[in-house]
Amino acid sequence: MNMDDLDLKILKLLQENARYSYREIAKELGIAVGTVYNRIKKLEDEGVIRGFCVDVDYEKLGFGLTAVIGIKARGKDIVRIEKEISKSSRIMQVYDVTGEYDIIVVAKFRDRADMNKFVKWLLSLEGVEKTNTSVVMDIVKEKFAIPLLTEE
Amino acid sequence: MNMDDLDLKILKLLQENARYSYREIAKELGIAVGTVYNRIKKLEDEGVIRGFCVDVDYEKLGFGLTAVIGIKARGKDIVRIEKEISKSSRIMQVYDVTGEYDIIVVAKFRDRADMNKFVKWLLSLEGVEKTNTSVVMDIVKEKFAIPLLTEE
DNA sequence: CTTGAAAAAGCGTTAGC
DNA sequence: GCTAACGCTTTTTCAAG
Repeated sequence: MNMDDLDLKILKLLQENARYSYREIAKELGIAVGTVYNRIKKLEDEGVIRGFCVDVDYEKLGFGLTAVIGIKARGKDIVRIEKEISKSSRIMQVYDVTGEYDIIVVAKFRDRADMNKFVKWLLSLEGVEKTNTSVVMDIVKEKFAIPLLTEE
Repeated sequence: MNMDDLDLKILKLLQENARYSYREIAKELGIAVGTVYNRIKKLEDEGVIRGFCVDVDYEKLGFGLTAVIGIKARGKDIVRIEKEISKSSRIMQVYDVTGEYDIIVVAKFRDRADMNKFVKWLLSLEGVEKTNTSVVMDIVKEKFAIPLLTEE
């Protein structure tokens, strides 16, 4: 990947607000509109930019309960279970991990009943041995952002 | 929150691609451009839409290592530790949780050395009693999307 | 209150440098 | 990397539902 400083500056601005116009970005960075256009297009073509998304308030949408669920499963069933779980629209992240658990899931639920139903369903899946649910009391930070390349 | 069906349809489209033009959305839904504009503006003003973000490929940006870290800490130090951790641009999520750990963190690192340095730093913080790192081997799903309101 | 047509201001995209 | 230009898009206004 040959990303330079300009690409990064553009990404940073887009991350701040993906709806900034090319002209606004150009003005901010003191470069031409066409250049911004070409750079963003290149970043999309290369797959560095995968897409543009909305950042919504889940609480206001009625999904105010977040949980992190660790799952221990039978080796040969793990991939199938992961795929199964991923289908649910309440599931934000599914990670295949090493360590105490085999799968870690981050999910958003309407309420405890909604969460409970999901966990019970999880436990009913063939190969799931054990689950451990950590209910989120406070979302201190929740944003996929581009890390600084120069951080200690 | 008085969200109706139209608001949800608009949100769904924006979630698919936040750069859809109002015109495209209007055409897709068979309504006027002005209506789409007004609805999105309302959703932003109400805070349902918090912003628009870029979805980037962290691997291509050089942050191919994801980890989920559980932290056990002394009660009175938890909030301070959470704030401290949140400052790092490598940290995507910081959750204050109930259960086995007090804090759960999702982070992106350059490599194992980068991760190790972070975990060592974590352990050096006043009040941190124990950490448990699950290294992500495969990202099966990783997207904050709007849950279907009608899911079993 | 919400809707949507129309007009003005602003924007994406292209081609050539 | 820049400029210029065309056609399309956003945003405002405003009259009607």
